[in-house]
Amino acid sequence: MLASKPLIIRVAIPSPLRRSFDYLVPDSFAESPPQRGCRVRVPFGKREVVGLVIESTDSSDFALEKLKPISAIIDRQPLLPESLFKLFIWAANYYQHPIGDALFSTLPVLLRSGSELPEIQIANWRATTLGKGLGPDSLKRSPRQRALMDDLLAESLIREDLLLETHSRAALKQLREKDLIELVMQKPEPVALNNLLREQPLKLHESQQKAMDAIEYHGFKSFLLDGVTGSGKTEIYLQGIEKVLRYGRQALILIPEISLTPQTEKRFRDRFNVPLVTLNSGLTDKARLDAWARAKSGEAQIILGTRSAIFTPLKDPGLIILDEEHDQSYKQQEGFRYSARDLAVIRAKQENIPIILGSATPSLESLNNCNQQRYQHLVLDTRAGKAVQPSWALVDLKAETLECGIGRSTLAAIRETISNKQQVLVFLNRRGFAPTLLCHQCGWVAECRSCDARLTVHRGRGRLICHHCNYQQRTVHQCPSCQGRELIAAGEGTERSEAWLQESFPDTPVLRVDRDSTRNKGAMQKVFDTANSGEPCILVGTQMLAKGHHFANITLVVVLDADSGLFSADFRSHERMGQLLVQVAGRSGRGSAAGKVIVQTHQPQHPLLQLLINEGYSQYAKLLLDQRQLTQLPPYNQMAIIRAESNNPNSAEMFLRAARNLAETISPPSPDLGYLGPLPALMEKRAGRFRYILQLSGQRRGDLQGLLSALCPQLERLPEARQVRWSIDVDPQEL
DNA sequence: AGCACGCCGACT
DNA sequence: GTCGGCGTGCTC
Repeated sequence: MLASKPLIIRVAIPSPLRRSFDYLVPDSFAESPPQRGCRVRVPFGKREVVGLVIESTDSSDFALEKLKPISAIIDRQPLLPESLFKLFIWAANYYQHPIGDALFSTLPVLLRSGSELPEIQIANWRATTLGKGLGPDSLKRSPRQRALMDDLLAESLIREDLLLETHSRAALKQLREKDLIELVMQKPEPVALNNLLREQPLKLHESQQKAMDAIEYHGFKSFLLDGVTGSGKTEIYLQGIEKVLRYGRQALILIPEISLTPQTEKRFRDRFNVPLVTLNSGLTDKARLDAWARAKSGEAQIILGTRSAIFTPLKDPGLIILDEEHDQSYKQQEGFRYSARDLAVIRAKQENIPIILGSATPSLESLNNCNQQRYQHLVLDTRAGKAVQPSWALVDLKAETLECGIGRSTLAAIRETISNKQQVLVFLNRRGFAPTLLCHQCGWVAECRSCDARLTVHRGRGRLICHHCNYQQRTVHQCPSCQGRELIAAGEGTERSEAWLQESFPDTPVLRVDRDSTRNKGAMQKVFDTANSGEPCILVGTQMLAKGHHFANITLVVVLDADSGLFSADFRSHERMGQLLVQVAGRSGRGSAAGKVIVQTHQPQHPLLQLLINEGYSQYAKLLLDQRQLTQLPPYNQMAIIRAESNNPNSAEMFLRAARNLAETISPPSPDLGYLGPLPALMEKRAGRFRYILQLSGQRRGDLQGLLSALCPQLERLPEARQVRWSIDVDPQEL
């Protein structure tokens, strides 16, 4: 007999190390060795950790005698389907992130710590023999129990979740204690095809129908569903989902982080009679594990979630939908810096299924993909129902008398709208009372000690707060520099606008919506209730208001300050400004009345503003794309940024200098591959750390990828790396 | 990231 | 004398 070769597995370990670790599979496990995608328990340094098997092999680059044996096998079946496993490996390579951390940071915590994957069973209730013999006059003193009992006597078996829609858990418990009913656990069964819908689909208008007809459901294809607010994108999503449900497949729907999931979830639950799970940050560990397992088992047929839901395992995927595809929250901004939008397309390709990206204001990347024939562009050009597109008006702030940032003519327009019994939305992307506190005598301004930023005045709380590091102090009434007592809160925030508007309209409710006002639970709901009552009111708020909420009676939208978006060092700022203005404008005129949008600016002649309001977003985006091509910026080139920060003012910059030297020895600068930096970040000092960036751009994706793959391991070993925290950001959203 | 080792300062 | 500060090194 030949000595058999050792059985070795490569394991991904949750750690920031950019490599996998090899382990021996001892003879005791040799009969059923762990497969790729299964979790194992392994000794790692001085501790024991949970790892995921990447592959089996019979050799190792590591000295064989130093290999340790695994201590236990957790999963007998792979935790991750092969297609999803491949997506992780692709993403870890593409985003230059350690595979172990990529896998484990996106997994439900309970699976990370080694919990068993729960088996999916459906809870049902039925009457016991004792219960069936129950006389009609019994339970007279307990009408709730009687009603529940009657339902159960009418059917042989009823699903618990359906029962709980009309009955209480208490009634169930009480009947069970009397041995009148019993619990029956069953394996999930697919919902009958003739029972998929709870409500009839809406009739599609012509351009919806055209889009609907264009979508193909067999095989991979990307569609960009481009339609203004109210053009009926959701109905297309719903009918697309219906199609794949009829093939017995699952639908994965991604939505941005800020938009309230409950509303979206309700739309889907109202339409479909199939099991649906939601994955968002608000879930408990147990609930998240449960939702994950139900998606994996195929029991859940609709999976709704935010960014990280792109990593949900699916048994039989049929369609991916990603709503508001331009939204920035799809890009993770720390750690594993993936783009759920881009990964969704990769995943659809690997699963060989269609993907629908939807937006009223598509990203330049997606529009470019349409131009390159990579996506099919589906345009919805009519608003559903009677509503018409809002009209725009620019207000020249140079010519206006301003009070608290609101011009006279703007105020008059608000007054008119209110007297017409309609609602107003005032948008200002700055929370707090005023962005600056300054001394009238000596010019001192209140600055954050840890950031290159000014402290924001929060008058309600009597505090000065840094919006970048959350440093807080009590507000001051005397200048610390000259002891003067004339301190001025300069500039406008939502808190001040709210106060001023309330003063100007004492009989009208003024409701503020920003991170401060909605901190306590239920505050947001209160605002919605008031707004949805249709009574005249004024909503004042930040971005939070711009995202997808439905207010039927808003006919005037006011943008207090469009100028901040016009001048910024970030190459995406114009794209974002256009998207934000159009999204805010979309809140108006949703009912039958036409909406109006007033944009206050010091630059009413600015060609970009003019283009946006006169020609619309698609022409605006076209121009921005042309500019990106001329300046060779994404999507016309590939970009990656190495970020570094340190407590010491020089370390980060020195590290990036060393990084650039290394990079240039691997790939010398050329027309195809350029370097910029190290440069200080847009806010050099933040939370007490000094931040720098090194920008790498390449004509071809492959060149840049090759460089990063060669560079990364060397960066880890750089002595300068000791004193800094650094990371690589591929396809950065922010500079 | 953890976790240990190791070598210098102010304490019961 | 030692408790503990965080620099340095290692993890199959």
